[in-house]
Amino acid sequence: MSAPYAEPMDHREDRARPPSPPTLRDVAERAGVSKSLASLALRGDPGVGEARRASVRQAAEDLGYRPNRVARALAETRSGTVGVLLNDLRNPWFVDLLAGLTAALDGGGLAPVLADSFTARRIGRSAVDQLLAQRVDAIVVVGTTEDDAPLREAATSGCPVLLAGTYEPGDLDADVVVNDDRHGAVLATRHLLDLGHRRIVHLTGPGEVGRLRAEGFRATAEAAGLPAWTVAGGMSEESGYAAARRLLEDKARPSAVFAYNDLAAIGALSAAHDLGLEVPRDVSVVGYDNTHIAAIRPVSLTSVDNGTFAIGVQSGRFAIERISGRIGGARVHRVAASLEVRRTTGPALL
Amino acid sequence: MSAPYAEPMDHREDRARPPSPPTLRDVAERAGVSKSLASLALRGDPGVGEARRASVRQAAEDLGYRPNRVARALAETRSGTVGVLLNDLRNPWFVDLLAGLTAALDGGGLAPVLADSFTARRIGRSAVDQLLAQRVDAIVVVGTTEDDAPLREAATSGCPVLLAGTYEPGDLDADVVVNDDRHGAVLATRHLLDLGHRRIVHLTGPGEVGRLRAEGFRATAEAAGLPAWTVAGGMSEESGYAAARRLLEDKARPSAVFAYNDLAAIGALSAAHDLGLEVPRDVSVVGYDNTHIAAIRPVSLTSVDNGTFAIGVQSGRFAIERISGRIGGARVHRVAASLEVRRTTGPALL
DNA sequence: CTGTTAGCGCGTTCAG
DNA sequence: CTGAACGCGCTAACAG
Repeated sequence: MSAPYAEPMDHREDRARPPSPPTLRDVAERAGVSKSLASLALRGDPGVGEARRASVRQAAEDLGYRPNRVARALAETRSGTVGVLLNDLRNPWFVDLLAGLTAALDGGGLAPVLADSFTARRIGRSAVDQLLAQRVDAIVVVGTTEDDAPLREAATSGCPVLLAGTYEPGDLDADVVVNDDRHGAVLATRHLLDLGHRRIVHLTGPGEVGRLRAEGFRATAEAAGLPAWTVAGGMSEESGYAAARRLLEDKARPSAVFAYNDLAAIGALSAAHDLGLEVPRDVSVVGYDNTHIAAIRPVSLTSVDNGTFAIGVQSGRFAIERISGRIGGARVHRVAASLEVRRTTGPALL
Repeated sequence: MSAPYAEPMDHREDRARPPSPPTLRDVAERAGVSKSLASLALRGDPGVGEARRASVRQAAEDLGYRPNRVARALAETRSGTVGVLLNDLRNPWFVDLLAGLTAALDGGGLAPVLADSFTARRIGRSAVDQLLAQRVDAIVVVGTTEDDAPLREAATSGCPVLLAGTYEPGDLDADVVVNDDRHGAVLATRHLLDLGHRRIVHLTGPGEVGRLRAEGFRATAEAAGLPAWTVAGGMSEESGYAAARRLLEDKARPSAVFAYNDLAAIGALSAAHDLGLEVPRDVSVVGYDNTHIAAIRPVSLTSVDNGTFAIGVQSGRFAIERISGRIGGARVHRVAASLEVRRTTGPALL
């Protein structure tokens, strides 16, 4: 057994292929200090001499040391992660919001962990359970979710819960960050009224958010002497398509459709197209969320901008506060809504 | 030094609000058994009596016990997670692939952990580093990435790397799962030729995948006696827009554009629209990936279907094999490509 | 400033 | 079948 070379190094590296990653102890030994000092030095503790620090840093560098986050999480009993509960990654609104959320979390040394309940549902255990098992330090619920019970459980078990773009579940003192849904709907409805539309239908969506948007629509329509015509339209492209199709097939079809969100609005566009109706000549369509899909030129959907990025950022800030301090709970932060007019809305033909 | 021993009861539960989640020991105590038995019982070890098992299960239920995954990961020196490296969540292809991947991973008791290098880049540390620090058991690279060096490091440090929809980096014995890019491009090009197009341009994209698609295009075009007209078009909507805009502004503009992917194709659609060109009358456009955005009716993009879901599934399977067994490495699995014809392609006017 | 000692919560021996 | 003991890699509380 002639060793290829008599390497006088520690026996971690002379092993065959699977070299277990270097640990803090390896670094400490190589630098000739104790583990705790190595830890302090690497984490920038002010009470460590420059010389020591440099040699520890060097040793870490040489060994290609990476602090093991799972060990750290166990020791700190906090993982430095926050769970983000989405319910469908295909909804671009979630993705847009995530950008703002991640940016804010990063400022607090936190990293997002994604979980879409759509995926988790197949698996049996709820997405919330998965997150809790991972010991996330907080959970941000993005948009409407069905995962009610587990969430309630999480909140009472001490895990801070933040609501972004939704009010549900309402009975767990969570901070909520939303846009002014009622006013957003007012803007959309006024826009259609200004274009001369008199037969406007609103495709309603779920939750308090859906209720507020419907309320804004109803108030504005009725103030203009119109009936508050609403039909359930869901929050997906498919459901929006189905609802719009039924409406547009009818003799007495609406001249304008204001949908709960962009996805449903796109479904409505599809329905119009399939029925040979031209947008906006035969029917105008307005969405909500102003996602990047709405901005795609072949779509060019007029949509209410709800400050998606800002909502993400504020949710992240709230999360940081709840995790570090003990501030917060049941706050409501409302972001302004505005209307982005594109090419799916036009004057009513009468 | 008055010892805090004075507490007569288990000082876990009599504390105020923030009750630390129950541990395995709590469960064991409540069920009147040892920790090890509790562990075995909960994990379904066959050598545990039914009565015992039931009482342990019951105790766990009562306490709302959730096994702490970070503790488990630390003890097992494997986390049960695989890192998924995306580079832009806004690209719907990634999201579609993720569905297949998650499904497959779930079969092996693994869960995906998402990391988009787009987000990570701002943060400084590369996304790969983040994943490695989390001790993911494998990394699946989805699509082209710039994170070359860290990936190479990861691979040589013993973390299995899988490539889904890309060949890069090529020198780390990773399994790769792709579609037949060359043939996909042939299908797209033939389709345009069959429609009578003679001035076809291909917007090329990055990497070996981009090269293969370009090669398929070139071969097919030249076989038809056409020049192999190619222009760099990138992989984003913006870059596709810019490239297409320059081309379409020109007097001698192409009658058909075959883009590297759907996003770039959508950019091309936008450019055409902005220039007052009608699709497909004035110019035909073909994408690649057949994402759900392509299927949106107002878009209705003709696109090459590359079996996104299947690629995800196969990547997941490979990952499981690499993690559990020691099989694998440098395998190539190729999925068939097909063409989905929609409404952005039509006959050439001549 | 440093080093030593305990755990964090769980899996896994290994004796009883 | 049981229960005690150890270790995963790290942080935190103490002593020196």
